[in-house]
Amino acid sequence: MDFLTGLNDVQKAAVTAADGPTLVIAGPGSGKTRVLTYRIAWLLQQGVAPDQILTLTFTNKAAKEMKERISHVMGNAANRVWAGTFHSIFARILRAEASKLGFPATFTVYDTDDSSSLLRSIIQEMQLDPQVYNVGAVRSRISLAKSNLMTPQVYRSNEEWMTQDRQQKKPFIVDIYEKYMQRCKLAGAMDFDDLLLQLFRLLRDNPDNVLEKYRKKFQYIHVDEFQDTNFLQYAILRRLIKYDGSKENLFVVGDDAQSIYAFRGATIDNIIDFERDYPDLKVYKLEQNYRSTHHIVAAANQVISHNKKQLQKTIWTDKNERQKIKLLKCLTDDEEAKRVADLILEYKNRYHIPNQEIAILYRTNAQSRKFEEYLRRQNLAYRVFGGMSFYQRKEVKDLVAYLRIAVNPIDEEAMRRVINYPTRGISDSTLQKIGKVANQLNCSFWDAMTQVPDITDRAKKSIAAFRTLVLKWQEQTTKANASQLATDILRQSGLFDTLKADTSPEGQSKVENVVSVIDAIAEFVNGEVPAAEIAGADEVQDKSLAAYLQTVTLLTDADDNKQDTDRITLMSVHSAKGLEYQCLFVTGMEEQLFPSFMSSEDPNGLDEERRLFYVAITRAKELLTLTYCQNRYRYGQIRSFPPSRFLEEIGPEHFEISGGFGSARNAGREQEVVSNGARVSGVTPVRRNNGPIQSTVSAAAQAAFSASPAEAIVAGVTVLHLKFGKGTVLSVEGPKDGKIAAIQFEQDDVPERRIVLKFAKLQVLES
DNA sequence: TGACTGTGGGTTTTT
DNA sequence: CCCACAGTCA
Repeated sequence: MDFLTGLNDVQKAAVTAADGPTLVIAGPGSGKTRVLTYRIAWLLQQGVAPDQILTLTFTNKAAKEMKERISHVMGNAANRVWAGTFHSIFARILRAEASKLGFPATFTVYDTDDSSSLLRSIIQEMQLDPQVYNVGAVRSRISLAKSNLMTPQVYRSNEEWMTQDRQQKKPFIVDIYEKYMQRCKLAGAMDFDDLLLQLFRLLRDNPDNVLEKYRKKFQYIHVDEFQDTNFLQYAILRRLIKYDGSKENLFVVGDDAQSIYAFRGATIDNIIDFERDYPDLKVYKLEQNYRSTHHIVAAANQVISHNKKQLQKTIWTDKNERQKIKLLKCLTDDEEAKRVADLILEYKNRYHIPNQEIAILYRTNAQSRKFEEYLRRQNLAYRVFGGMSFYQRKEVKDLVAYLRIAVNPIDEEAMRRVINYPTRGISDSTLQKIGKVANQLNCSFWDAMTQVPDITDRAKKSIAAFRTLVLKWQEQTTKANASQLATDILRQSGLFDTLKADTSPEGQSKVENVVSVIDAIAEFVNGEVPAAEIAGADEVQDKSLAAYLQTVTLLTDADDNKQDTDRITLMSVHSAKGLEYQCLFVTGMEEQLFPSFMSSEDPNGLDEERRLFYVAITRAKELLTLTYCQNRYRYGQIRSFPPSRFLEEIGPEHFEISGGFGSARNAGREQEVVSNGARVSGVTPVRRNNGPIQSTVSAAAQAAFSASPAEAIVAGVTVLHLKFGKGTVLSVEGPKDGKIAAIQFEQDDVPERRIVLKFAKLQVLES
């Protein structure tokens, strides 16, 4: 096979491996995608039918890239290979089999907002305290349960989970979960996790021998980024390949060191279980890194060696040394952004690097702002990934909600969203009543709409009129062309007029946005294979509005790659996985940020952060710059944290320190007590001459700090000040608006400090 | 019923 | 700092 010539021995062996379960452990930059695509190309060349090949990825982008690369080698046959994300492929199967599960084929896919909003309603209806039952927390708990294949029944009988809930003082989570499942069912809706869970149910309950059908269909299954699969995903895979007479063709590629989705249920136990479940598993290790220069690879190895739990492998490179890793120490986040922008300019001048080879990574999306500001100032073109995507904009969601109820009128969340927008005289209290009736009759919101007693005639009429409109649209879904129907809906709903009435620039861009949704639908219908629809198949492509809607929900803005322009990339470290850049900045390398404060207590969490950092630095091909700040705006306040511990895990021989005063290692040493995060309430002596704002309070204590109101500061109480530490209030005097407190701080050489309460932030510790 | 204001509370990563 | 929500006013 001539296309095999460019591969090294291990890659070649993996690509041409015989039938049977196969695991490829692939370090960063080791040609993982290459192996996967060539494997598929090789199978095709061996005469395997393309539609018997299934390839599952985590992102649409990865799937798309895979398809392109296969077709590069194999031409058109690639189009008939099933390649897509777990979610999109499964949605496709579920669409075909929905009736077997008691769902309409036009089922809605609830996105995170829909889930949250439904949960909010449920929590309210159950009269639970929304403070205690925080929607986000409840949602992720339920999601985690689903990822671990725990139905509400299983959850209820699981002592460990129930005990955890009781300890968290949230004993009713399981009841919310149960209710939530019922409501999704009544609304003909599945959330992201349901796309996996319902598929599992389908394969387990096996109505009409559907399991056999898919076992036959998918003779060769491949999984990319296997370390990111959760228990449920592995359970599905196992069900598909483990049976008598199966060739067990599960070919997975992954890297335990790059597992960064444990928080949403991914578990590298799947790799271990894979080896255990299939004793004749063939394992290949790709250890040569073709991407990065020596310093980067060596630094990455040093970092990851701090994690205990990992599969043994040695990543190496034969690339020349070239640049060391640059370390920028900055005073503020403002300066950080400025210096990054300046450095980009300098690099561009010196090395002529195109923008698309440059990326700025950060731990949290909120950090992007400052960089945007300074890139704009330097006239550098950039693109921010993550954050609000096109399909999350209000006007777009509104139109999509209309389309959703046309296709699937029982979709409760979509209905609630638009039933009174534009206003139709259907009030909030009316909606509440409908919800109540739906609950009592255990029917859908849609059905309940006609059965509400004691509402005004006006409301009744409005509801009836709206239902008629929706039914008319629904009728058209099977007759009219999807984009024509969408246009009609946009107009007849009144949405278009409402948007046009707003003549402000923002208002006009809203109009443009809804119009471009219509365009996207037209494109979808007219067969230009959109980035969204990667899953090719032997059967005719489903061009229905329902198919479009289900696809659209699974898109993120990383997917609409308008890569026609040459722009600098700004994104979170998570979304950078799988990508590579000649010139890379990893920013905000500070304790409590990277590693995140959420993970600082839990060693597993810390290991995951470390893997995340590993992923971050291994994205760089040549020029890697790490930055950190002494002071950073967070929660609207200036906070200061020591440099990230991860910086100290890289040997100084790989660094070139730039700017600031002293190395990160020194900075770290100075605050040793603080930087290992062990001391929670520790207060260390004031140290001067080290930056404008010097905190004596440990990072953890700072994170826990919350200022008390001025009234609470009275003589005798013990207070905490971020700069001076713990102290006792001696007296308070002055006018109401200018109260001055005399405070004796423990770690202080002056007898008392006079603090103007209006400006100072003090937390009362005890009174 | 809708728009506006203030307040209070939360801030990780994504299909 | 920013958002979402609650409560108030027109």
